[in-house]
Amino acid sequence: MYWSELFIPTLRDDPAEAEAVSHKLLVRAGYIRQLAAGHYSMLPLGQRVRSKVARIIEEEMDRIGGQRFHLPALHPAEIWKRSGRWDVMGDEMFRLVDRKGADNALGMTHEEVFALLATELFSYKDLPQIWYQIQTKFRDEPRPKSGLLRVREFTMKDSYSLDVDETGLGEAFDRHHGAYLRIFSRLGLHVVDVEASSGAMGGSGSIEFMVRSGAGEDWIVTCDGCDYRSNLEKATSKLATVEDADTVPEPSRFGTPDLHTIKALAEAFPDIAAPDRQIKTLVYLIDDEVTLVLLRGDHDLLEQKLIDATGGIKVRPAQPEEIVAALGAHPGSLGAVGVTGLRIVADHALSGRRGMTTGANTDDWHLRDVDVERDVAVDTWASLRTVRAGESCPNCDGQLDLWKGIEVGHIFKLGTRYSEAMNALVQDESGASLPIVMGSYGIGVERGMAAIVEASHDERGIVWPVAVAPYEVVVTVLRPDDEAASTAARDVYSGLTDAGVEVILDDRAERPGVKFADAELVGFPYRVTVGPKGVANGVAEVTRRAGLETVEVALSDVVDHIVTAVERGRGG
RNA sequence: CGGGAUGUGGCGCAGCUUGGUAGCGCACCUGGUUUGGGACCAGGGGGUCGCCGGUUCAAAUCCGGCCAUCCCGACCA
Repeated sequence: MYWSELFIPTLRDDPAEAEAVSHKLLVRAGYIRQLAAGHYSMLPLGQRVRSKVARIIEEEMDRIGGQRFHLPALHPAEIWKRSGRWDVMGDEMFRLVDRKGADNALGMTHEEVFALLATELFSYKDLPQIWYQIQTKFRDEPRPKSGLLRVREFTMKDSYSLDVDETGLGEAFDRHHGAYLRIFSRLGLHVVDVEASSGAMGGSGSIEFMVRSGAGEDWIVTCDGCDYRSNLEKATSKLATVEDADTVPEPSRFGTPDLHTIKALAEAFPDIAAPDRQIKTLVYLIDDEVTLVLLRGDHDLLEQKLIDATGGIKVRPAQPEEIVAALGAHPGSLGAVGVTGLRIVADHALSGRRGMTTGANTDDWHLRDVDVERDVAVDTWASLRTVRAGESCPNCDGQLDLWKGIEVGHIFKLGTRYSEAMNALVQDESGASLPIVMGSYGIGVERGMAAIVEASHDERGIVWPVAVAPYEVVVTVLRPDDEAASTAARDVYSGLTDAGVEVILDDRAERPGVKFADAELVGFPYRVTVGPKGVANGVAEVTRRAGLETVEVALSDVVDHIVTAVERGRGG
């Protein structure tokens, strides 16, 4: 292709609205344009990268036996009602009413539709199956941001494994795990696979694939001593033990006027109310049920852990009035001692603790000498607290590190929730009907693109890996009006084209500086520079985008030189 | 949804305090000179000043409402 004929609208300035590097560069280099918050048009260069990413995903899915489908994006409400997710998904699902007055939704994921198709599987002999598609998803994100990193409309490769039992699911899960590692490696992404929360998907286990980046929105915990790694939402750590007295008397009240925070109480009563000696009592409404959430005074709740521990769908902190109605006191004087009739969820760090201090459920009064197991009717023990950097690894003596990552993929063991809802059953050897055991696996295509840019750029622009670059090579003619240079450049161009290299000829009537700057901004992996002086000497220059080192190559060898380099790069 | 900010040719911005003629840089068009790191000269085209309403002889500018976008917190590929 000739650059002079293409639509590559590069900009000299960063768009004012962009913050994330990938957002700035993809807009500036002419890959994308925003239509609305969270909706981006893919320009020709963007579309080329997008389809290359999708192609790599497709190849690796096919390699593990995946069969590609294409499902509707618009779904009748009925299937979502059957799975129960019509209500669960809340405002995140785009909903619309058609001319008949029927409710519809734009698909945010496709478990329901695939499970429905799986009702045409009848025998265990039909399993296993891996089904997938690469398709547009719609999610009414409360806050789209950072260009392609978080949007409301995006392309997802979503696959679904169908197995007769948990063992089969485990195998399909592992195969996807391997395929995902290969995909991200081919995309040039260094991913870390971490334990993760399953969130609204449900199921028994999930792994996320994270790319380390300051633009990421997830916190990842890794150990410096072993291979422990986890999303913060799932992470645990070993805590230093706190020495408590062997026995403590019955709890007793003491006045604490105007002491409404952990810190204030600790300062006023340092010997009995150090933060790690207090019980923090939070009040939550979990599916409209008032629930007390107990943590050690110096710990912070991680809400997703509470959701995972309770299976709640609608989870929110209680309003002050609701708290007073439930406990008879205001925040700052709350506690769980003697409370009956309310669900109590407590963090493991409180287990076995004695001599604790907590609110007395009377304003301005606290209780001391609390023995958690003796005095509090805990219904559920769970890991609820937020792990902090520097704490000890749960599996070894190492220290935990905390960093931000971009979630580029997520795989879930779903189980039978959707197959049961859709009545997707198969008969086993004995003739008994069993629900198909499902897994679900997702990769965000455009987010993957953005993650590559986040991870691979310099001050001049994008540095694409060969495997996903919109074109592999740009041939830059320094003087298109010089016949010798122009002819030599066209020869290189057609030689590369004939050799199957994706090449673009920068034949624009621009000065060299403009062409170099654009080539580097756009990020072609290789540049062949052809100018009158070089041509007179029978040479061109080859510049690798990563590192920008330049070598002089005889014109007669340029095609071979590039073909070798590009072929090495294509494998990822 | 809570908090903060912004909306002026395609992009980046000034003008608004103190109402009256909409301006600069880049990009674009024409001609010329230039040509190995975002050239120069001359001429030129393009703007409902986010939208609606109000105040006023007169509104980009003042007032009210709405909308949109971005950033920070609660959600996710």
